[in-house]
Amino acid sequence: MSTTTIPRAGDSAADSAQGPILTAAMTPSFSPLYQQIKGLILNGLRLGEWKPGELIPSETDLARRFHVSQGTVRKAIDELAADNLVVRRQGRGTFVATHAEQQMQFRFLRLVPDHGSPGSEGPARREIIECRRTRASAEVARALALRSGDAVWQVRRVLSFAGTPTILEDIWLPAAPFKGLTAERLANYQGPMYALFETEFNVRMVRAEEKIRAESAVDGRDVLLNTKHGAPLLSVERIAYTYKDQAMELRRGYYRTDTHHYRNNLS
Amino acid sequence: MSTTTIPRAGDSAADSAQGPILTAAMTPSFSPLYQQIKGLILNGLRLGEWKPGELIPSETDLARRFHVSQGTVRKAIDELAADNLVVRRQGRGTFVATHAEQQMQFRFLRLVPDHGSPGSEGPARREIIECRRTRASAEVARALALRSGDAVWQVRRVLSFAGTPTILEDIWLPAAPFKGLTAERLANYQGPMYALFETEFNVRMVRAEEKIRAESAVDGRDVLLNTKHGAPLLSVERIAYTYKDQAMELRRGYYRTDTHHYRNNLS
DNA sequence: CAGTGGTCTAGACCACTGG
DNA sequence: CAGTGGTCTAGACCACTGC
Repeated sequence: MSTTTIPRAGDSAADSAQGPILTAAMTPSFSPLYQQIKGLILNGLRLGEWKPGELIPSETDLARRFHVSQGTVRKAIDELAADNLVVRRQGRGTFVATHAEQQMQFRFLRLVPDHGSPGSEGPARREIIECRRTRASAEVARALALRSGDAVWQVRRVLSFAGTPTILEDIWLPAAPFKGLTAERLANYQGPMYALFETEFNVRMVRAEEKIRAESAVDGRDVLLNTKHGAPLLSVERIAYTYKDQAMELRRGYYRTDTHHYRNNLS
Repeated sequence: MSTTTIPRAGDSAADSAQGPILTAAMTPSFSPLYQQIKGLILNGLRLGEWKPGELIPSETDLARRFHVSQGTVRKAIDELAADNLVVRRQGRGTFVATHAEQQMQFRFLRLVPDHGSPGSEGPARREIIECRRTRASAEVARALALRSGDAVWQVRRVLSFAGTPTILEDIWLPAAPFKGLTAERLANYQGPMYALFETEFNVRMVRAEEKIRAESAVDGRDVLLNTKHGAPLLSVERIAYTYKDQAMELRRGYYRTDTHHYRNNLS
């Protein structure tokens, strides 16, 4: 590394022997060193250098690699862990977070039974109603940052808890990254859909935005969820994003809330 | 400080001259030093040593007071800041968080307009419908950790955005901490109700749990919210907690979601 | 036992704020 | 300008894991 180092805060002894590997070209705008390290590790995650569930290099390794102190790498990884992108395990190492872990099963599904804890009803039954290739409407295109008419997958499924159909979901996915998706692959997979996305399509959902409304069960949703016509349903519109903050899924969920509720903790 | 110091992780030079002020009697079970410091600062907040909006001592002051390094105090404050109990401002100091700040206005109100950002419709109109002293039902008592029949306040209010009644709330508060509450004081106060609780009753809400359901507008809620009878409403049941993790408020909100939605970010 | 993350300290310097 | 939080380093030792 022979180029000049970028301007940064709190530098003291770092430049004395050999500057950090970071250059102005790589990170055009000013930011603290640990933020840049975070960005570099994030790149590794984005590019699949370390896949979900895998071990990333130790803090000392990364410190050597980037020519910074362990404390700086530590602060970078602290933030990645706070963002749930990575999981620390004392004595073992730092792992790329995955939706396949039991711990993460209910991170994106906030509907819980009124009595009992998440999962206490046993595993949900997942039934694929439909999986077809179609063209993005203006609305779907806007949500997924596509153009109207671009190819998308449309999936419809029903989740049942304790034998009762409780959630109806319509899901739209851009066709390209999910090449080869079929109803069979969806139906045969045990576990969360996002875990399948990770292992089969190398798509890792890291965050999502939900808009929640109260609506009436119409348009056949009453039939699929076995409710009265016009019964109140919780409408949950989700846009899920990958590492690159790229929208990769639009999902419209309809939840029965007569025996379950959507939980949210404010702080 | 003549008593022995508690066992803790990673001690090296701290005990050499004079041990930290922490003793086994003060903190019976093992925990890292910075967690204990966090607990001590938390005590100060609980006991009102520093009130919402006020400046707490600098990191170096606290380090001297507790006989630990600044880095340890720093990590303690980092966690308090992550919990939104405290706000750091570079060059100025660390302040006790308050609901009166503009920044915190929408931390607990998650209903936002479909078009535009939170607050873009101008300030909400707050109308107190009712404020009466009554006795806790079994359900209210359970939520607030009281006994059935204990005295509670019951408040009912309507929030309107852009002239449209949008939120109806029924609120239950334990009578003792809110001695002297009246409809007038509630009505005359400009700003969030939780800000009034801070300044008038020394009650600071720090977190809350919400259970969200879809229901039908009945029991006069259709009238107060100017909707059709039986129209879908978002039901939001909240229990709010103070510093001591003590439940201090039960609130049942009914939100119209035809022009607004409840937003939630998952990560 | 070696290697990992976790804690703690000490000291240096930077960025920002207000008087 | 002094004082605050923010960054970075270096080194020590602890707690935990797996071989």
